[in-house]
Amino acid sequence: MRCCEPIAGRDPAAHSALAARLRALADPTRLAIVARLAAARGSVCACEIASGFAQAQPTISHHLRVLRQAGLVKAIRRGTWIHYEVDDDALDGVAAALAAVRGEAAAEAA
Amino acid sequence: MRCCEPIAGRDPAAHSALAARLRALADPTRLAIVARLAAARGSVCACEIASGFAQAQPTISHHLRVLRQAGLVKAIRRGTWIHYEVDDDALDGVAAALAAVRGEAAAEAA
DNA sequence: GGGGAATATTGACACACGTCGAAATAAGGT
DNA sequence: ACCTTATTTCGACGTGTGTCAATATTCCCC
Repeated sequence: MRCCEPIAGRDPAAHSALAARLRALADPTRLAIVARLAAARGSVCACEIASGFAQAQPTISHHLRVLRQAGLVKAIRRGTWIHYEVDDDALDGVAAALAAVRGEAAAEAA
Repeated sequence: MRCCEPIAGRDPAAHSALAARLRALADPTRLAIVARLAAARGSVCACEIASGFAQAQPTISHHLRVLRQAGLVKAIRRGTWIHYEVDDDALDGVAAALAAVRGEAAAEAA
């Protein structure tokens, strides 16, 4: 007696790539950083980001690097200060990929 | 000399809640499980999920529990078998919350 | 080019996470 | 009642992650 029909495999590489970007966002501090950068509508210097959180400056710097390596934020050197801003396309890409996972059935049905 | 204007704090609780759900999704295996469940357009028994992955069956059970505790999937007991299905509303909620983080600036500007 | 400020890197620590094998629980069939 | 099957829970191990203090790097200004 079978419980249900087998399901064909999907795209494992896409899942790993999306998981990597989700992992970068799956931290309250990093999420707050992204929200602040998005709310700023432009670049924000690292000093301002660091001073807005309880964590130590190296910790914020670490989070910024994680976000940068995930391609979610961009760093712009402006003299002594380094300004950060969100990569809108990357953030939209995450949301779109998430919607794609949820809607893979519809894509297959077509 | 100031590098930029200070930014008012946002909602830290919302960030923690969203981060928790993102953490549940930020794993290739769990993402693939969600994709399979979404593609199935209905409930899939745990045996079918487990047999579709390289990981051991208890490992898949663990991932299913993480997804269940995050409210992303629902379990339905059907005799000997336990069927799982995605909680579409929860998944949409994650995407919406992500869009909200990205669009917090717009909400503030209004 | 030397001093000072902003930011990044390093090293270390505790803790969480993914993974597995083994054992326990739950449900059905004979 | 027993045995079989499906699923979860438990215990353990290695690895990854968030955090900090200390140090290094980079840049401006004098």
